[in-house]
Amino acid sequence: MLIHELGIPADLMQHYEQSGISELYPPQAECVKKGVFEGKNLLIAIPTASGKTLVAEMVMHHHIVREGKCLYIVPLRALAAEKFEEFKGKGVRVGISTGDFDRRDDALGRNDIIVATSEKVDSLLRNSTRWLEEITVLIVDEVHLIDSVDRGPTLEMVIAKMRFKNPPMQVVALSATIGNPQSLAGWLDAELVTSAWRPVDLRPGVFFNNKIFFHDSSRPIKPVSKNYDDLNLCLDTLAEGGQCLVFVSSRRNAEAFAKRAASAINGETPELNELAGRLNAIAETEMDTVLAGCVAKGAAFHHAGLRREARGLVEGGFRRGLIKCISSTPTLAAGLNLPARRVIIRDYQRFSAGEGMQPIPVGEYHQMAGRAGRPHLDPYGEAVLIAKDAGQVEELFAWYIDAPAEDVHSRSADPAALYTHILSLIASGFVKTRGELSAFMDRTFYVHENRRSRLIHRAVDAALAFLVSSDMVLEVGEHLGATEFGMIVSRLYIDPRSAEMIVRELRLRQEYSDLGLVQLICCTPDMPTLYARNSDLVTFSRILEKNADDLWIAPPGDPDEEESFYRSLKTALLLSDWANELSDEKICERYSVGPGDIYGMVESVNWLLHATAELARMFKPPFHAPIREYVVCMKSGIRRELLPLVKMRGIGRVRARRLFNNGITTPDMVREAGIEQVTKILGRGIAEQIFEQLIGKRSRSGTGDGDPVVTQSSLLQFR
DNA sequence: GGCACAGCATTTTAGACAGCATGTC
DNA sequence: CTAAAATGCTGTGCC
Repeated sequence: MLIHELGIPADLMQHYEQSGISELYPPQAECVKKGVFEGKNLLIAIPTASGKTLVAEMVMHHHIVREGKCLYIVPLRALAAEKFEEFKGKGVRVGISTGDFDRRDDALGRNDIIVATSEKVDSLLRNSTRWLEEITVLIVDEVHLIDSVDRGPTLEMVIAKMRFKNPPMQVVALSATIGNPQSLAGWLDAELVTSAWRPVDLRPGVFFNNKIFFHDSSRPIKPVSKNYDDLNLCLDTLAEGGQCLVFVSSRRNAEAFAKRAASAINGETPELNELAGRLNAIAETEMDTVLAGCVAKGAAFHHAGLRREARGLVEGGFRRGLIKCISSTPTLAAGLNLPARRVIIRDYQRFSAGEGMQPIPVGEYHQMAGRAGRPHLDPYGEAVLIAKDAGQVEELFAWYIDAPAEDVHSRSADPAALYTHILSLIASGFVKTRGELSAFMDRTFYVHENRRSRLIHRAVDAALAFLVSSDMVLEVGEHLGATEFGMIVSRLYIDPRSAEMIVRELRLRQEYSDLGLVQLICCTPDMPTLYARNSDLVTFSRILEKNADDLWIAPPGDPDEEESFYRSLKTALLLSDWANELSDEKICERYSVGPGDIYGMVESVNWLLHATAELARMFKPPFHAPIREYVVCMKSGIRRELLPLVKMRGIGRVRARRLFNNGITTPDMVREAGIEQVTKILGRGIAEQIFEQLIGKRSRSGTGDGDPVVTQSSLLQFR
């Protein structure tokens, strides 16, 4: 089908044609036939990279022309950024809204398309964001994630809430191939489009004994290295002029493979050296240096221990074709669009707590395999599993390549997921009685799937009982309402169980303590925690004794709870070290983490610290001010004495410390010291930047500048 | 005494969403 | 309370 026949406005048509799109792929044509342009709901369950996004984009344009507004929900921030870049610059206004990244927040609703993560949309719903009612089409990317234990229920509730709020809204759900698409389509009242079609030929195979076995052929691989099949597979692709993506089960494996590949490739070029130089420039730990070393030779590893910039440089280097091979943990499987000629799924088993090594799900295999073959660039893509013995070849074919796609099920009956969603339904006014709550729950995918809904209603009752007993919800007869506490908790977007723990502990405490506070937050179900090793135990017992007075949570009597106690303690200690200005390098060494992990922990704890400060305002006013201060300390990784200095733009933990150690402890003292002296401490460029700022501030405060900026949060609506 | 190494015991193990108000080295 | 792979530890044999 030619896109001319779709009735798309001429200027958009031009954009499509400029990008070489004049004809629809078969599954895309099918979407048109099923009525996407007639406002029909649609579930498109087709393989990765077979043109789902284009359908979504065209539908959105169709709505925009008719003065509609589009909300595009993605599961990852990185994906939100990617889609934002993809959609913008085509004559439509595009906005992005995620937790870490908010462009034009105040004007977000003025955009034609808003790209957001599911949690962010949930948060916007909780804050009664007005423009959500103007949404005429909801696109849900990767809907199959509704099956995820931790985040699936949120997605499910967001879809249910949006449709409840906005019945005429069109819903277009994009999914990987799944086993039971009819079921999901039924819930969404959607037409179903399924297909196995792919724009680039994908050849799935299994490697054994120096040969890749495909369905009806095989391909010999030259055994360059005696010991390493994975390396041979990789080098074979490179010899052909392709790039290679290797999925492994652990960070250590990823690093080990990159080292091996780097010394085998050894393909230094000026461009690679330049890239390695940039990596070295931001290197803080040994891991960073190792990465730069690998990149110089044309290989790289990729996992969540890397900082954002490092990840970006690696991804960019691969896209530009400089880096020939990346070995990665699942970070790259779900995230960015980073295709390669050959994908090697080396480890098909991964550790799972409580279950040992578990084979990865079929869906995840397809996600990784789907990275194979760059459209318009590679003649084909290969996805290769590695067998350990002859018998495994067939097994792997059966388990993965020929396996039927998995079914997708609702996780909403999980009691742990319901606390927050029940509170949110009540606090943001979706339901006002028990009957309405029950009726709303009947609209979930869970009840659609499971006609006997006793389980979920029992979990709802349990959650409700908790919310009532912890004073977040009031139940008067049939009527349900949120207390002020409940409203705050819902809007802060924290788990009611976390809020309850925090408030209970704050009330109990006589004296404030930074360490105690962080420890408390780390014990909360919202906070991710580090893995506690046996070898840490010695350190722990020492620290427990030394800091007994500052800690707020005592070790548990129950040995079953010991592990989570130590995990929380270890996490709290890392964060405390960070706020005590211990260097990144030392922290990484002491806790065996990467710089990226520090960033992640700090980000999480900051969110919860902020929430704690708000709760303290209500329940423990004397703690409010010190907690607010500590938020800033934690954000910058500084002790309190540097607080005045980091208020200046361009001054973080390192520069502030340098100024302080030179006797300059406030912005005023910076001014007094003069640009000459500051240049000696921080260098010319930074010194100039600071003084410009200091002078600018003085004159501006004189003119009485300071229009109040209208932000989303000032438009909050209370019931 | 010191070293190499086999064989056994122990240790370790992926990822990433949310608030708020603006800028790290 | 799972299991594979890496790492650590002990003891033996040898110079």
